[in-house]
Amino acid sequence: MIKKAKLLDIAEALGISTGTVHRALHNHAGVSSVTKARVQQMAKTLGYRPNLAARYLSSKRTLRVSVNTLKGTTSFWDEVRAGISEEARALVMENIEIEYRTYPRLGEGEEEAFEAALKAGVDGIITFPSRPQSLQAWMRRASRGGIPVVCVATDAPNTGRLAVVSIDTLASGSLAADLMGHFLSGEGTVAVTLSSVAITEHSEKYKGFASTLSGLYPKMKVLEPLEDHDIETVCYEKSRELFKNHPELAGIYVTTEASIPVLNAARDAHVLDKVIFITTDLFPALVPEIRSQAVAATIYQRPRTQGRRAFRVLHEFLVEGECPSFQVTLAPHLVMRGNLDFFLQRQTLESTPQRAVGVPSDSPEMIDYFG
Amino acid sequence: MIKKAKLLDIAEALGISTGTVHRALHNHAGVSSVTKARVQQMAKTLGYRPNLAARYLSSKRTLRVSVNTLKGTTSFWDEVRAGISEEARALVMENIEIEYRTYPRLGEGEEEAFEAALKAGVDGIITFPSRPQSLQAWMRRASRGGIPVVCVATDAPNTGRLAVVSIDTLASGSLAADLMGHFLSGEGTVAVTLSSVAITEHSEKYKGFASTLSGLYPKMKVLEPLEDHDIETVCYEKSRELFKNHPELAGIYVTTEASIPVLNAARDAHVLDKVIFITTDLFPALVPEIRSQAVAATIYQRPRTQGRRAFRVLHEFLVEGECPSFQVTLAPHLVMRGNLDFFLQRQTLESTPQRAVGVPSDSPEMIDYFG
DNA sequence: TTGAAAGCGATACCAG
DNA sequence: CTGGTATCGCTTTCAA
Repeated sequence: MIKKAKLLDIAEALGISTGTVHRALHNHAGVSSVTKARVQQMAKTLGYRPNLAARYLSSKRTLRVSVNTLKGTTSFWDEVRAGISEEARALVMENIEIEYRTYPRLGEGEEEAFEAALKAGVDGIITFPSRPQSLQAWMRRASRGGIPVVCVATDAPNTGRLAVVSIDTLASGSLAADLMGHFLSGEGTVAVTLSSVAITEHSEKYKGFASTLSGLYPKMKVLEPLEDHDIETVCYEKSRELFKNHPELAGIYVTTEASIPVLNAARDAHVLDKVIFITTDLFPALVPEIRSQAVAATIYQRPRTQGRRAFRVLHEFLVEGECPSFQVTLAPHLVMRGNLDFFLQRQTLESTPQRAVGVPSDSPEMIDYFG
Repeated sequence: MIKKAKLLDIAEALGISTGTVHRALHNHAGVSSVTKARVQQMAKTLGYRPNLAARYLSSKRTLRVSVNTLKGTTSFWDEVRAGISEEARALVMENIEIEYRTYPRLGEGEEEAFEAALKAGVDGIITFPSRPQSLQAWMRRASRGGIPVVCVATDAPNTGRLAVVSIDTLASGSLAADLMGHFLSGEGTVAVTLSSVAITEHSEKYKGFASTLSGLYPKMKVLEPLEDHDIETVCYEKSRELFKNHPELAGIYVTTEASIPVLNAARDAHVLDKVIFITTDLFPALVPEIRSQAVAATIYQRPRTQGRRAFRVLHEFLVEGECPSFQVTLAPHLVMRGNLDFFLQRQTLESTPQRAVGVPSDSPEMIDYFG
């Protein structure tokens, strides 16, 4: 291994001082464009990589990141935030401040939150772009200003965002389809519910589901997706209608968190035990439905891990100036009655993280179920 | 936030020098037991936490860790090692050297490898204890000597090991059982194969499977586990016997990587399409079996993630003197025909990790499927 | 626009 | 046994 170049090396090579080199490399004001160019060139040829420890040690600056997410309607966003602060806490370098900005519902107040973060002069933003379109202008502005933005759960295309952390939606849909096919022995009509086909995340799940089903189980039939537009009553009513119009329905895949209204509709229509349910996410109200076999399986989207990874990517960029990956796509977990308890147990334990000092005894205690 | 105490603070509080404080805190020779006690007491009351950046900057020591695993019989251990070096590379602090020691088969040469690592004076060990019993003496010796040991994939109880990283075996078995129950509509006789009931990992999978099956699907019946003792021919022969003696067999859960011999036996016995297969792990030979529906589902044990987490735990302990968790238990991933391609695609991509500098364009490229 | 120098907190060595 | 001090590589301020 070649000894790595430091600021002094490039300063001496150029016959200048380390102060100038530093300013040149950081595009600070007060450096002639010629020396700046010479420095940057020399840094490249010497393969200069900053020593993060030294930087941290001498720097008094503290990084500020804004986390813009949905107010905890369900536990999903609470888990995402928990993952973020968990990862931040675990960080060796503790010069990081996290500001949480939340908005009450999809598309409501997220522009304001983003603007506020920008105005506050944060160094980076983690956001859930519930309405990518409306956020686009703000995100472009951030990226033009050199503020990295990481999207969680959903992507916001053409926004110059640094990275996106999400579940593989196509795979989620495909897994749901394959399971459904198996559960129904390859026959029957199935439905899919989603918020809106306009949302990439949802339409991809539908696409994955439909294409896998038609590919692997040609005898099965998928209905047109049911759009609930994130409104519970709409979801319930449309579901009732679905069950009335399609008495032959054998299965349904709910791609969003909105599975309870569908389940209630099925119950009220007395078709609950005739229809195989595959749902999404895991939250308290869903637990009894899984226990009672009303829901055969749910696709868990690992919100805590999404939060952890989002923070890691952003932090790595802020500290090293490198982006480990533009897209972190996680495989979803499958939760059924059989392994449900293991996930719940984990969720409980997770609220009281345990750390130990020194070489511990033989008593395992922490289960990283959601990892 | 209270300003954190540093060496100088505790030195001044005691009217001594930082050098003495340093030696006292590190149990270095040449400190009177009284001052050592005073220092340690004061450190505690001041809540002293060492500044890792400063330590790294001033220390010329490089950490050496030995990774003792099975030579790549299948891709499993290659993936584990890949995860380890991946995580090591990503580390900000780069004063780490990894030495890989491998052994050809289970229980063969692992004591020697462990002894060699100890003799070489490494600072920590990550190991797969294929024969926990035989390794026990060595591991205790390591822990007595203050050398932290992290187990991957399998635990080695009562060895003073620092931590264990593994898949939740009970949950794996339970998930397999619930799937099996669904696939078979709650009826039929099923079998389980494993290496040996003496191996905790395997017997737990069996236990999870059996208890979940009897709990959720009382009409189903589980046969006594079939032990193959890690010998392919034994596995094949016993499987043939099984199929002959139990023509009513409807499903089989293979808890180990040894699914190919079982599949071949089923094929040769002409029962392949009458038996639902749920297997473990994912490797090239299994791919066509999943594609052809011979295998309904496989439980993927995320070797890469296991490697990553094992390294993280060990590193954190070496650097911070803290163990983040004694037990990292991961939820397995379920792979079926529907989502198989997504996992394979990931495996390909993973061999050529991509990093980018600066704010990248809108072209997602990396899929962290195995995360 | 540039240079010089004072830290940051821990380690390691040399004197006493 | 203990104190003093140079050192690690970078940031930041003060002079020039």
